[in-house]
Amino acid sequence: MNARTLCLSILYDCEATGYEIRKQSTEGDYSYFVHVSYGAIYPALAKLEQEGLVSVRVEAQDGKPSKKIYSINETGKREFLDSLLDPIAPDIRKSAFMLVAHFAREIPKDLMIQRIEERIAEHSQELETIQKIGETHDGPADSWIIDYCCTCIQASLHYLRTNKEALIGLTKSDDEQKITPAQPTIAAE
Amino acid sequence: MNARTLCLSILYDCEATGYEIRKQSTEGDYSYFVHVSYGAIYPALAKLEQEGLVSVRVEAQDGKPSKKIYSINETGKREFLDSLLDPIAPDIRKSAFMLVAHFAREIPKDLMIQRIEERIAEHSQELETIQKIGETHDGPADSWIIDYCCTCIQASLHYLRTNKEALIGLTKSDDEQKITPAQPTIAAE
DNA sequence: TCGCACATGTAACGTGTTACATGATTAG
DNA sequence: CTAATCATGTAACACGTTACATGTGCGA
Repeated sequence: MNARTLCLSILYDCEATGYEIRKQSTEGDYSYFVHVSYGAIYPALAKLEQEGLVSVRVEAQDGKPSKKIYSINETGKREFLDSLLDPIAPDIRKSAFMLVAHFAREIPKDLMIQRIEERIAEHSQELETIQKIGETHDGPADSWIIDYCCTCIQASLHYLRTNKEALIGLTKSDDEQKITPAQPTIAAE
Repeated sequence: MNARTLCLSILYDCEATGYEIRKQSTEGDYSYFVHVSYGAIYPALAKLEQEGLVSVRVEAQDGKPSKKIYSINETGKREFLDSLLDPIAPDIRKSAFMLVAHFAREIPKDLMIQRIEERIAEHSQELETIQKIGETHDGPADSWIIDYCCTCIQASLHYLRTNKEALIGLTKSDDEQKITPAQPTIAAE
């Protein structure tokens, strides 16, 4: 999904500013399937306006800078809906963690532990965020998506917790700290 | 992970040509965490040679075009290993399916069914591919990764199979085909 | 004979990130 | 006083994809 589609999809449901769209994509409802920055959103919005798919209304605020509130029009809705019917690309994943895991034999044990705990912490954090979103607003489709995401993250989390020792066991042990059973507690959960 | 790192990581374990590296990244061992095309790999390889991290040997073949076989040297190994110790970015996911699911209310029922079955088929395919890789070659780290990936994909697959009806129930029913219990079989599994 | 697998490479193009510029208010 | 939040926008840069150019041998 590109910046253009992101804008259209958020505007489909309600008016928004560029600032708000970015927030949704990075911290809000959309954050589990897209991350887009200002540098992509503002130009996309400007182009959508040029093309006549959305309209703008400027709202002055005292103290804060004035907002440009974008609304989608019928043409915009139609184009967006049409694009929803297009064939979709398979999910894209990019994981630096997997590369580190692949080279476990070359990673110092302590660093491997750190990377795993970081990943566990990230996942836990993500779970919390998503569940919080699920509590606030609840279209049935969003509930479905949230549930789906949670299921996947939980499976990942469970695997990591159950099998982390195996991966740690594959690391380079420069010292002879090898079979120490004590488990360090780096990231709280 | 970028093209440069991909090249270095594959060359770390064995010599390879650009053609082979691309294949590994798209169909082979690395395909579950990166996808890179020729247009990125050939320039990356050329640059690595310029910088003196890898060396090339040209091998003529009759019939087929001649190969440029790249090997990593000590400098290359050191740089790669160093980069493995750098902090890693969290995983990136991009999912067009999630957007479609989010807008279930605007998607015709039949199309939604198709999209879900496509996704199930994709996942099943991916599982097979990964498991085949697991059978051929088996470093312990690769086994761990493969097992991890399978666990995650299976969780996703299980959720889809169990909850697809709920999502289909949220679609736009232009016809009054609403509670028809017959499930079409589009994608074989 | 058609097209695929092998094999390398480049150029145009798309798309996005980072960092900067600007500026007031508010919470710590 | 400092940092963050609100708010918009641009330019430089990074990075990658797609499509093309080129050419042979083999299997259907």
